[in-house]
Amino acid sequence: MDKSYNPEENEKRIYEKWEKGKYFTPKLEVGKKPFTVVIPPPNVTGSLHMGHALNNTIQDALIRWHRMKGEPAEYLPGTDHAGIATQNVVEKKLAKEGKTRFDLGRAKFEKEVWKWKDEYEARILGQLKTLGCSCDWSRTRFTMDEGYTEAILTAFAHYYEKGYIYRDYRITNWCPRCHTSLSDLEVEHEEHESYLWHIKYEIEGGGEVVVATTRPETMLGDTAIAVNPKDKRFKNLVGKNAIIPIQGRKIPIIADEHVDMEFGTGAVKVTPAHDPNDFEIAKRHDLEKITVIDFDGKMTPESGEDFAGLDRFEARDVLIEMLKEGKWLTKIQPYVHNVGHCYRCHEVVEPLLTLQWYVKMAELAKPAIKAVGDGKIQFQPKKWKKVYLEWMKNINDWCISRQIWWGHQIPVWYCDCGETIVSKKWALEDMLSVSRETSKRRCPKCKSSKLKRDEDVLDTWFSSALWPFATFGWPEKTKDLDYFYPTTFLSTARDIIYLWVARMIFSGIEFMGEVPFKDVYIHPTVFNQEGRRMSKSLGTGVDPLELIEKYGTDATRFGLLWQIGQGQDIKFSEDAILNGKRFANKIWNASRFTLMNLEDYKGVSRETIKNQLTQADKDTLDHLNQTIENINQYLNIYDFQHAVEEIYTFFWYEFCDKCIEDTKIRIRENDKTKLAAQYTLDTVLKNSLKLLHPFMPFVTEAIWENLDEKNPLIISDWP
RNA sequence: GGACGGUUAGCUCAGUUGGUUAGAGCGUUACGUUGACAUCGUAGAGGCCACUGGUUCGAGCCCAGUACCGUCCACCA
Repeated sequence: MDKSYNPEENEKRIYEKWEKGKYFTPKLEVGKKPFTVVIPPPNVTGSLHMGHALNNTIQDALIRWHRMKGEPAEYLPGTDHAGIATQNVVEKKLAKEGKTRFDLGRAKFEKEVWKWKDEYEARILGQLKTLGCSCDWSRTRFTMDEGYTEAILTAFAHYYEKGYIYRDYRITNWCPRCHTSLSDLEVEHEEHESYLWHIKYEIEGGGEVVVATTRPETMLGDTAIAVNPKDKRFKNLVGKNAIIPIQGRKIPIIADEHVDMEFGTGAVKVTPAHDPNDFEIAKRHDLEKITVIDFDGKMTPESGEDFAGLDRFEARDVLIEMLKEGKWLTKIQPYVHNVGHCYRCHEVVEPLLTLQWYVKMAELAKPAIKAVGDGKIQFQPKKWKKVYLEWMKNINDWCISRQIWWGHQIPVWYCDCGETIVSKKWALEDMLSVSRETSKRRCPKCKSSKLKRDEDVLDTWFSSALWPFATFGWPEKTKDLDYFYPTTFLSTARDIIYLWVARMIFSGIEFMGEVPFKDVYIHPTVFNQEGRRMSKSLGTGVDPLELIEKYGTDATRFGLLWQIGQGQDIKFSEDAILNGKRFANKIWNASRFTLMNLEDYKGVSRETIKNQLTQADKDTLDHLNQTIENINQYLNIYDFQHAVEEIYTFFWYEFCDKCIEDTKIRIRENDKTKLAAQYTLDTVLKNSLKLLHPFMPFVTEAIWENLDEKNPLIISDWP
């Protein structure tokens, strides 16, 4: 053994050895309860970040622990097609070549994305290996592989037949850059310093009314002015017509409960096509809806010739200048408010009137609330239970259609006669590009062959929601599904509790009749030293792969686990990783010393040794047993920090500083308790390596190879 | 506008059901070590535990409030 541990020499080799031995794929042992973890599938857009590194370290440590305890431990890997995100990166790539997706057309563009996917999927999965994750690669899944797609089509058809899926024309979040709708969860609100512009509308027959708005450009699509019916200030105005400045269009002044008398001027402009509240008001008062902003975020011809074609924010500036000139602006008040941004490209989201597919949530939410409320699913740390329940109880319908090309195209066909056909069969045919005898398809109602498929694709999260069972073969009734579902443990970041976790819960209950997992562990968020979120796009992240290169995988894993608290967010500190490297070296050298000093003890009877054991030996062995017990307890409650600290403290201070120092002298001086000293060293070392293995798999396995053991450490028995 | 966290050594964090001198790592100081390891060892310095008030024989820990930081949720223009 070398004088110091070298990760580079060992990690890759050892990982290949494990893979070759097929230790990652558990046997389906009837009667034995499996420990099942499905990996939160990373996007195929880029590479693993610090949160992934932490999350996968946690999962892998648990998997290794359970595997060593003799349980069939399934750690299922996979990747997520991440519709909008992946489409964006491929579009960016095309843009560099001066092309848009429209230049390629849908089929070619999809091909382009598949190429990207193949490259990045391989890269991501390779990174998981670098992290030491002992995933069952034989079951690797992708959210758009064939079987998985069938699961999605089945789910869609199921919801549709049950009446849970419907299509509706209403205000939805629209990203003008990604050119698609977004669900409420995909909009990130951010504080903006802006203004509240007070605009004066003249009233037909004399008088005026002032409204306050943060988005003056929508004024061009106003179809009413609303006041509260109880508001005495405006009582005589209701029923009269106001005149939109510049445009000169007449709009009615109406009374509606929704208007807050305290806010602004007490009078509000109503733009039904561009604001969800105004849309509701319009419904109640049967108002016209005028769209003045289009899908590109540009002003439509309806906005008038001064504005048509302008970007919405340019239009705002132009309009304000004109209002100023015409003395229609009575006040400009600085105002801080929240503005929605696209979670994928950060563009300001525009509420637009569009036709979209929705999932009705009321019924689906009920059992999902109960499952968590009753404790069938446990959140860890517990505080997230409340967060989950609050959201689930106030859930809105879920917009699942997206106007992009990368994803599962909605399995719906429309006939000119007005009939809507949902067909899993046709969708599968189209996907597999078999026959594609679309001409044979007939509308079941009018027999017409003129059918047009819905262009939209499904929200990526619609597919992710099926992950815990679709990965095991659902809708087929497979042995895997039967054996591994429901899964045991889910570990993920808190920002996808709603987007992903909640949706897996109601989907699992709906399709499997059983919750998808028992424990949900929400891992700490990793921040940088300034307390800002680690993000590659913000340039505030540290690349875990660079750390691995610098310090080794074991050091990185150790350092991450060592600095996380119980659900407490962490400010990432590289010192911890450095300490991990030192620790790996310490383990290596303590092992080296031990291995060099075991010779005489081999083959000596237990009885002889027992009689020689000194008090120090007994104390060390007691301490070892205590350490084993403590680690088990900590891992049972997912307290990784303390589990790691326990073995760290025992190994360094108890074993190295005390036990080795003590036995060293006895061995060197050929003391009469020498054999016991060697026995103690050997016993403590072997057990320590086992205890360390879930956290630092490579260095421990590398040392184990020098031991006289039949099985590799990865499948040795837990002490 | 709601909800939830945090505030302990220069830095990153522990601190179990309230109980004698509040812990760790990094950093720092002194000393030591040519046979496991300088990626080391021994010893030390360094804390009005955010602030205010309360409960208690006793509070870092429990209660109330204040301040600052952070996260999430929310259709007041």
